Amino acid sequence: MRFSKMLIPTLKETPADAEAVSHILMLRAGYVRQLTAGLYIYLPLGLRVIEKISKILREEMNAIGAQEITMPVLHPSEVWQQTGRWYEIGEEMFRLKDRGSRDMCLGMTHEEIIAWLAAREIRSYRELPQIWYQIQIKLRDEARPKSGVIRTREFLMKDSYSLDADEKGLERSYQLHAEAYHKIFSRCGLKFYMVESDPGMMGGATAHEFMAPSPAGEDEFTMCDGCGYAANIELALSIPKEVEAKNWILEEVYTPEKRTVQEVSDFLQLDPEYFIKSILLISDKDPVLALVRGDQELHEKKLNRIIGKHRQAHKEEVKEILGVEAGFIGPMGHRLKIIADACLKEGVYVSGANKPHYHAKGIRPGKEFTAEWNDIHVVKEGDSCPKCNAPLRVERAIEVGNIFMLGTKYSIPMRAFYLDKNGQERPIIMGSYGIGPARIAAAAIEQNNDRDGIIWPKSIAPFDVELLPLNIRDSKTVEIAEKIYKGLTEEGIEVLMDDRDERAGVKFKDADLIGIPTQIIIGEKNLKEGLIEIKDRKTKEAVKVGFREVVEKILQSQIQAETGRAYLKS
RNA sequence: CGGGGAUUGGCUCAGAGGUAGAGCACUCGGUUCGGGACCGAGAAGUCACCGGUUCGAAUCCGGUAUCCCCGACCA
Repeated sequence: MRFSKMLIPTLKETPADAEAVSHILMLRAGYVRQLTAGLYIYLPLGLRVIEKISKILREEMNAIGAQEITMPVLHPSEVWQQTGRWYEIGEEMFRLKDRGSRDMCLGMTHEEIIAWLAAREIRSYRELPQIWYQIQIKLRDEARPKSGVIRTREFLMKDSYSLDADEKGLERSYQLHAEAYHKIFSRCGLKFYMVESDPGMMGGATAHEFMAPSPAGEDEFTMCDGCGYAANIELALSIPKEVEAKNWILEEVYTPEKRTVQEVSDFLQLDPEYFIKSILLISDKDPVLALVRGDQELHEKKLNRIIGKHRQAHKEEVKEILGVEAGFIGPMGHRLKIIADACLKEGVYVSGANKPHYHAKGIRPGKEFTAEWNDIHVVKEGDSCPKCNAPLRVERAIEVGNIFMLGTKYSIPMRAFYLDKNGQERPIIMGSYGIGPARIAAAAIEQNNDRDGIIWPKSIAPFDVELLPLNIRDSKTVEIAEKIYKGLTEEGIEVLMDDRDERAGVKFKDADLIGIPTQIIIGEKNLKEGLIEIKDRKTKEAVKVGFREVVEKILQSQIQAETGRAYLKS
């Protein structure tokens, strides 16, 4: 392709409302434009990247026997009502009415539609297993679209769904996907981890996410270098560092106006881990007192699984229920249900004395109070691995893919049944698996850039090579450029030729910004000696070669880049 | 949904009661040509919207909308 004929609107300055590196670079390098919050236009370069990624997705999905189909974006409400999600999902679902005032919605995901299809088309165990997938638009009215293309209201998704006769089959399909996903993300040049995740609203018991480490990510996960334990912070378990038990005797200490752990800790000159933080929560049924150690944060989601929906009590409620003002609550002497983090089982602590301006020192859990013990703290860097006790790391990441074992959550309400060998009717066992191509692109940029711009992994770059004839008024330059362009193109190499009548500096800057991995520079000086420069975008290293050897050199490096794949050029 | 910030030419921004500015980009002419050149000339904005205060509002006061950030939420 010729640069002069392509829409590549690069920007010299950083757009005011972009913050994430991938967002800034996608805008500056002319890959995308924002229509409004969470809605993006993909320009020619952007589309090429998405298509490169889609191609890899198709190859790897097809390789595990998945079949591509395509389903509507517009759905009738009935199928969603049948599984109950029409009522469970709130404002995140775009809802509308058709002209006959029939309730419709825009698809956020397609479990319902797959189950609907399966209910009609799958009759016998002989037709199982199946894996169906599509690469198609999803719509979600996100509360807060952010970070450019990372969280949008409309986005492309590769979603696949497995249909199996039994749990064993589901495990096999799940495993196939996990392996395909590893290949996909590796081929896309991402650094990533597969971590345990919360199945959340998808239902089902087992789920994993594929996390590409990046400061622009919205998720945090923890990772053990010792045994490989890796989990989303939403459910990660850990053993907090041990605290030496003091031999305090129970006493009340005067702590005027000191309410937070930090304040009391400073006042008494004791580290926060010697404190018990008491938090009053109001659940649907009863108030509950949650206890975590002073150096920990209460994990809302973990607690959610134990006591269900809840919220923090207001100040007045604390006083009313516990008889003390917030800041001086302690775990002793209450009638209500107490849930404490497991690490509090041992040790001697300080906590509120249930008396204004007093704290109690020398509290021994099990003696001064009893509680239900559970892991309800948020994992911190440096905590120990629950499996092997090695130190845990915590990293921020972009969730680029996820896999869920669903079971029969959708097949039963949708009546997706089959007949087994004995002629008995059984629900199909489902799994669902997603990948966001735009997030792959964003993560690739987040992980591969420098001050000059994007550095694409070869596999998903919009072009293989950018050809830079520096001075297109020089006929020799143009002649050679055209030859190389033709030669490479005939070999199946995708070339972007910067044939604009621009100064060399402008072309260099744009080439670095756009981030095509290899640059071929044709300048008058080198040309006089019959030489052309081949420059690597990442290392900035350049080699000079005779212009007749250029095509061959490029071909060689392309083949090297395909390592591990049976790439044959006929 | 809670909190914070922003909104002035295509882009990045300045201007703080007296009627609109710069740099870049764009158009034309000239000079230049291996890391976002230079000189000259031009075109381009009902200062987000609605209302109020004022002789007079981009500027002060209400309100609304949109965008961004933090948090809650997140198939």
